[in-house]
Amino acid sequence: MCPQDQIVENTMKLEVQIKMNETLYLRDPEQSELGRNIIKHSIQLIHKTGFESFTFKKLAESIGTTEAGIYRYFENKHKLLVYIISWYWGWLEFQIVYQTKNIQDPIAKLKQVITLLATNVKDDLMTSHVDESLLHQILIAEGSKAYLTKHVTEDNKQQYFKPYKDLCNTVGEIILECNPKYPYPHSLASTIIEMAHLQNFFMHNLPALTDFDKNKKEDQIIEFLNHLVFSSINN
Amino acid sequence: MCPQDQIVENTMKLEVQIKMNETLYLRDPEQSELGRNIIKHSIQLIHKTGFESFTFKKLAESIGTTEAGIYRYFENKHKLLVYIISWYWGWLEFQIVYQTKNIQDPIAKLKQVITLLATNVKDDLMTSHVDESLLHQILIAEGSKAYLTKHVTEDNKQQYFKPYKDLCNTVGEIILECNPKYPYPHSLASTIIEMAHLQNFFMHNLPALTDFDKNKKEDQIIEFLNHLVFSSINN
DNA sequence: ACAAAAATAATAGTAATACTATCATTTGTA
DNA sequence: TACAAATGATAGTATTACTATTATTTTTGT
Repeated sequence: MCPQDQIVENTMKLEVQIKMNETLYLRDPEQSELGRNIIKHSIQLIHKTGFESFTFKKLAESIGTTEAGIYRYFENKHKLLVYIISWYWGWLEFQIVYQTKNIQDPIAKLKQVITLLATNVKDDLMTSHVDESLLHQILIAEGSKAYLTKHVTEDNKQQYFKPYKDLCNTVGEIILECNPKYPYPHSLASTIIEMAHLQNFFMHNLPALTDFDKNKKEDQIIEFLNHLVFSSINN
Repeated sequence: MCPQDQIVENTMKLEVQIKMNETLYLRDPEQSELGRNIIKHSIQLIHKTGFESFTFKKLAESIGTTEAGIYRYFENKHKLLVYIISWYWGWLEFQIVYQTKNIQDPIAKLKQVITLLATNVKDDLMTSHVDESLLHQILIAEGSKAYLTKHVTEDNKQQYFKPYKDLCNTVGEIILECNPKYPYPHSLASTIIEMAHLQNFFMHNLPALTDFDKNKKEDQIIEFLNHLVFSSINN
């Protein structure tokens, strides 16, 4: 065992592992250097060029491997997108559970969730090959492309969207803690999650669709979502 | 002048004309039979196959013309998508203005707007080459792909999203009529518009993200949006 | 320490996509 | 009727989205 392996093994122990759906990949990208490079560089490349112009050939070039090499890990670029997006939802669910577990008041808890959903995160050093800040921006611009397809039903049967649904459930349960009689916990949860991203996209790219000033960052989005959510929960 | 031309001319006089951004096309599709066929068949084909697998070659085949023929009207399939989506927003704005102009009470007006946004419309016979019902379903599944691109800023400078922004403004103004002090009229308007579509998509394809039963159609979505909107406006 | 197995690299090839170009023919219009 | 404009037919290119083959390197089990 060479010194480098030692380092890798030591860091591994500290790293957060997000359990991924095994049908999303052909070979587990977490288990090899090349696999982790595929994840790392695909996040950078999708962020830089957008999902439409992202190709396995460009990805292979940026890693220094070949197109065929990528295909051994992922069947196609859509599954790779779903993979990194699922990873994000899993990671975010962990963040939410972790960062709200000591909050007793469900209202304070829900406020914290909204803040976590709408805030552009810092890169989490616990996950060395994933830049969560870039990933958050990918979610804003490309997130809905994971499910807005003609094969959403088959993908759903394969459980590709389980991390998203789990998150939606978690948020829905906190909503019910605030008001057990609120009739639309899941729809309100998916509304918060989607709008945290979409209002951010609009603020930066189509500001006429919002009332926010992009210089003030995400604070106004959080205020808007808080107003929206607590008005309807308490009604 | 042959009898067919006569019919076309007569119907034209009754038809609603939506003014379109001229930089979206190379040749105005409203002005020729081939152009109108491009619009008609692209709506059918995008609805049937989804935007990702939609190609100009397939479109040409379904019309009975050639790929090069389509390219004389539209530079690429993205501009064609933006065209039909803009057309829809323009048409919907017309519907909203028309169907609320006799309503005095702003609350009743806003309720009517929400219903129009969330209800799957019937094919409007005033626009012979456009099936609004299919178009509504395209908006649900593909609408956000019009702006979720790396070139959204340039597209916005070309005013491609003006019909959407105009609609958002119209809805925002009705919101302010209900409560002139409501601080987020545009964000709430874009939230209603987007969620009217997204909750519909979720209800049919990812029901765990909603609290709705697809057998009950759009009624529950309308109730949810009404509850959401009027809770926050009256708070 | 070594053989077997697994992973990767290098290369080639195919069908489809997203265009562009050319030229002949048809159709609308002054 | 002549001219321009629109359409049809055909061809061609670069890129994309894969699949296949074989050689080489790395990992691993004993």
